[in-house]
Amino acid sequence: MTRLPLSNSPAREAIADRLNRWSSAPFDASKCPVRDVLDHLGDKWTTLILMTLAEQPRRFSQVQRRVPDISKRMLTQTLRQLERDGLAFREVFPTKPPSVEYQLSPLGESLLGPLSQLVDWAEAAHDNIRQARSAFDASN
Amino acid sequence: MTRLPLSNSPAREAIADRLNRWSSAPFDASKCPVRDVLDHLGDKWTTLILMTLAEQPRRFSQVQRRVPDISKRMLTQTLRQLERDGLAFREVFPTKPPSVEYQLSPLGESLLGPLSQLVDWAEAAHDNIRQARSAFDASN
DNA sequence: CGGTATCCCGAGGGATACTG
DNA sequence: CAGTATCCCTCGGGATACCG
Repeated sequence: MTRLPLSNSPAREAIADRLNRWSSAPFDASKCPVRDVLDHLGDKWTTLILMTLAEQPRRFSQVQRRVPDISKRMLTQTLRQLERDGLAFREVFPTKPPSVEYQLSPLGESLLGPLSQLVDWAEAAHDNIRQARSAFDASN
Repeated sequence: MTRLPLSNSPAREAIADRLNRWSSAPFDASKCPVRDVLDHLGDKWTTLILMTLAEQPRRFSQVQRRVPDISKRMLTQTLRQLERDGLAFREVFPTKPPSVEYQLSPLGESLLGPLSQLVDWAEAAHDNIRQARSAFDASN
């Protein structure tokens, strides 16, 4: 059977090029940005925390109030990740009791553009995806 | 102390608006596209599989050869997710033995743009992040 | 070839209690 | 206020073997 030629969108080519580039070298996980960088975005709370810090710099408990379901444990852990990756700054004020403020770094802000695009897509595609799931589950 | 005003980039505002919109309703996980849609992108293999299918339609074992580390089990599972979400089509050809081809749906292709942006960012930010990690770990 | 079916382990992450 | 310290349990995902 004959097959329709692929639409050659720029995005498709960009993606394909990148995969080729990665594959040309023997695959080294430590060299793969997707694994090394984007994995954290898949963590349960990272994106939400990034979004709250995108609104404005916030103190620990302010973030927690903005994302009510998170535990202190996971909030600390997620913020530490962001700080370690240089996406957010942590500043301690010597008040009593101490207050700590978190804010996005320039690098963290530079992520907001791409992230916003992806979230836009997620919202736009949400209905389609839910319908597709229903149809798939119905036909088992 | 006084604090610098925030740069009000479009992305920042878009992100902040969206978070506000989500928060206005009592948070319903089933209504949250980030949780419902983007979670799968955080799965270990989803993005890589999407990229291989972005190159061209492929048969099961072709995908596996392109992503050598994946097991048949996880490949099946990931492809099923994509199919269920309507991001990819699965077509069975009645050859002997049977051959099955997967290709991105239009919806799946529409994800390539945003995804490409994010991967661009990941590659561009990779060095910065690695340096930030080293510095953070050094100062313990 | 293109999958399922099991078994199993380690990490992600929740609950709770304690601390400087 | 802003965390640590434990305990515990689910579940993502690897290894292996089998099937139409």
